[in-house]
Amino acid sequence: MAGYNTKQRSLILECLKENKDRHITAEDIYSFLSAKGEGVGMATIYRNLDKLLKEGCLRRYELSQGQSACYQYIDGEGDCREHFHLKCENCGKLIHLDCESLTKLSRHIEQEHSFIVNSSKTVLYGLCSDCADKDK
Amino acid sequence: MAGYNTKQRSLILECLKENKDRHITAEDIYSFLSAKGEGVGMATIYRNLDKLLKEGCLRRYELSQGQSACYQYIDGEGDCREHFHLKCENCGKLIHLDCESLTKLSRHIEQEHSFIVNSSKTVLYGLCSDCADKDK
DNA sequence: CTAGTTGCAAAGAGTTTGCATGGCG
DNA sequence: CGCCATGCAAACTCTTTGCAACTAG
Repeated sequence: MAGYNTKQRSLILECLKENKDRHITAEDIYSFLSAKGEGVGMATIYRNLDKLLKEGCLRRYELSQGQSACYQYIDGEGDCREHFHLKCENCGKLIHLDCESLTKLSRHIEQEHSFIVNSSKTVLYGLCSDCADKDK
Repeated sequence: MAGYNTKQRSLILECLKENKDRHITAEDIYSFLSAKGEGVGMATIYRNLDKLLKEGCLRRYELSQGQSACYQYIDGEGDCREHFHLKCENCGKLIHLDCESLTKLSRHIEQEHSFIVNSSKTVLYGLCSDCADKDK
């Protein structure tokens, strides 16, 4: 449970913090660090992401299968803790939805259906307004 | 666009129909047919599932990454069309949730956030009551 | 010093694809 | 007969693991 403070860990964490408003993949981190001239192995990135996940510093979004999982740094105050995400099936856009109706829904499901919704893993799929407009 | 009526396609479709109340994976279909003594190749199963998906006869649930996708036959009347699914992250149980609060939520998101939720692709993740009880 | 970390390459799981063979219509 | 479908194996993608070398504390 120790946990050393290695250069690689710092680099990865830094990269995550710089992108805390976005969702980035392990690959993104790899490219980002490579571009900086800091070669960090993929395995190391995955291992650190796992560790950070367990420490609760990150949230992980598993989007469609066959696609890389996305990670996002969790800011102290739990920025995105409570909200859900909408993902457009057409353009792939990811929308953060902070709305009390979702909080209400969670509470409802928990109370009436005895199921505790994990909002950080849940993604609502559908069509965003841009794509809906284009379609018609 | 033709589409021949092969033995394999029938077998796969039959298997899906027999399990229309469950969510089954490509692997499940493979085992199921093998058990029947009908050897159908994995590739064929995937190809047929893709085709059926495009034809709109199936719904596909992409659960966690690293895990097989689940498929479910869509009954004419759209049995599961309107409802959402809850998936327990612990035991993997899939719960069908037919509740008007979800329909309301969809409407809310569509009207207030201009996003059309696709309830057939969306899965709410969390902890089912059984697992929540065991944890504590 | 020594347990935790790294990096590489190899292993894995699930799914897709290339290609020759086989079967529907 | 022609085109679509099948099967096998190989390819692919993302992620995990084994192992020897390395490093933080």
